[in-house]
Amino acid sequence: MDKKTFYVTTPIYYPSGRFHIGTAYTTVLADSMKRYKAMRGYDTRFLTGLDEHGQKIQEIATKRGLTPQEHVDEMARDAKKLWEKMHIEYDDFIRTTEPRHEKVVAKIFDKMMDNGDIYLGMYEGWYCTPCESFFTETQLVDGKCPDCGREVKRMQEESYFFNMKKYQKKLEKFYEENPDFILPEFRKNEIFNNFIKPGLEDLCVSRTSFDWGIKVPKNPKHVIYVWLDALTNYISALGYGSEDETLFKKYWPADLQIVGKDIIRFHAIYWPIFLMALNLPLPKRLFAHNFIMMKDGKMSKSKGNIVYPELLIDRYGLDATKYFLLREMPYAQDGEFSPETFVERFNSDLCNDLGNLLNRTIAMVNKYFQGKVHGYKGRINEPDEEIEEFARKQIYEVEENIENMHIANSLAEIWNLISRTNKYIDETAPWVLAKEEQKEKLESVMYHLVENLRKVAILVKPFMPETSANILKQLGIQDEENVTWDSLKDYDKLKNIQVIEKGIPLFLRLDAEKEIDYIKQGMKG
RNA sequence: GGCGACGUAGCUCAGUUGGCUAGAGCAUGCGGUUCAUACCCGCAGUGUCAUGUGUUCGAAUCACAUCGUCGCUACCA
Repeated sequence: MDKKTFYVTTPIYYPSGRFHIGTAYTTVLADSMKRYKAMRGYDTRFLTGLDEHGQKIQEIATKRGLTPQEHVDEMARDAKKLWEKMHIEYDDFIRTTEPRHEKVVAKIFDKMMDNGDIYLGMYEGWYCTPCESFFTETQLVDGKCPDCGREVKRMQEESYFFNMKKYQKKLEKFYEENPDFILPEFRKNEIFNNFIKPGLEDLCVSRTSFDWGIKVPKNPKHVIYVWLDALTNYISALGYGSEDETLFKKYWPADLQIVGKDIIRFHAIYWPIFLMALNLPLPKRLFAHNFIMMKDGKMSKSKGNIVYPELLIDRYGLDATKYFLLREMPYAQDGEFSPETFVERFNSDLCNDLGNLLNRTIAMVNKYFQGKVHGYKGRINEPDEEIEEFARKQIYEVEENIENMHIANSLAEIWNLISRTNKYIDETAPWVLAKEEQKEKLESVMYHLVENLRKVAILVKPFMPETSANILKQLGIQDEENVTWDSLKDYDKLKNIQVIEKGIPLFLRLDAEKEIDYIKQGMKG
């Protein structure tokens, strides 16, 4: 029997500059979801990539004295290098300048023309001659060009348009039938009230003012414009419209499309409509995450407050960085990065709670039982039953939260289990049991500690795979049947455990003042 | 202007269908413990749950209004 499939995508990022922790967050989130679903038995596919066309790329390349292709080639190398550094397990990396993509976009454009979805018309807008760009009424600043502040002229340009109005009803119906297509829920209202309800406007899908893009097949002075080009990546990467559609047939529709809140509109309106026009099924879920903000607002070059992932990864490790990003981004609100909270989370969550729990457990197993735990002894100690039930409940909570994209909460629930386990040590006071030579009870305590840590390691694995492996290795749990997600439901299956002789700290406590200063310096540079 | 969200302990936030004396983490104070990365555990706190009115036996949770903060309001991605 075929496994159920899970297809997750990130946006294709616009390679205009180095990726900061915001882009890293999106990618880490998608990567975590892929890993989670893989552990749950799904046949997964994870797509990311770059959106390499457009006027801005052309400008940036020119400024750098490169051809656009040279520029994006370099950016693609950097992006892949970063994802490699972050152990991002994407299955495919699509670039919109690849022939496999360009061919499909051209084909789709033709098809839409033939079906009457695309027509030739006039695009009207405010044009700034020195900047060579069009602006809408609302983009103007005091009626002047928002970029250079000079006068703008009313101008017309021959353009192809996509007939959105044609699909108005169908889109409305889709949202009525799928009210939870977009998460968080309120984003749907935002889109619905602002755009759909007042009536859709046709979308301009070509430009003649620059040429760094895919040419309109039958009219090559036009370049196919951004969104029709960019959005198509999600299916062109699966081979849609190519001679081999195996992947497309297997994985489409996407199960989860992750986007930043800034590009919801395009994914919530145009993308579904394009798919309708192609007679293809719509994705099952669109998740719009928020932004990582700094104390003084959004990250920007002019503010000099950009945090690049390398700064954190190189000094504090990949898992710690990922943990922070996932833990600090609330479900429906912006998250905030500050050196202070980063160090705080590192020290208190990772070192004190998790790291120390592993360390003290290993130390006790060594001290009392020469590093051995033979097997489950039952619920001998008074808190045993409660802690077993607690673990069971937390597993359920974690699953629920992940399914609903409440990732920060799911981590919080894992940490509740960690805290409860630390408390268990105080309740059972193993050092007293040792003194009183209550071997059975003592062994049961050790078993419960090792078992809970095993569960923690599995729960944490989608988000922090290295840490997970590290915990399991130190505990001496290597057999495959005890590291699967399914094995979380077991409590009594461990046998003949031999932990490492001397625990190796998972995370080394940071000197707060020093590290806060270090990160601050890094942000400036 | 229109639409939408948020405003809960010093700080960051949980509080799915209204119901036990309103929670967690961090920070603060005190106590306990020693297996452990001066860690962990317990206790104590302070809160007019933005403000006002209403619905209800009962509201942080629903309705209306007010104040404050923020987001979206169509072709830069």
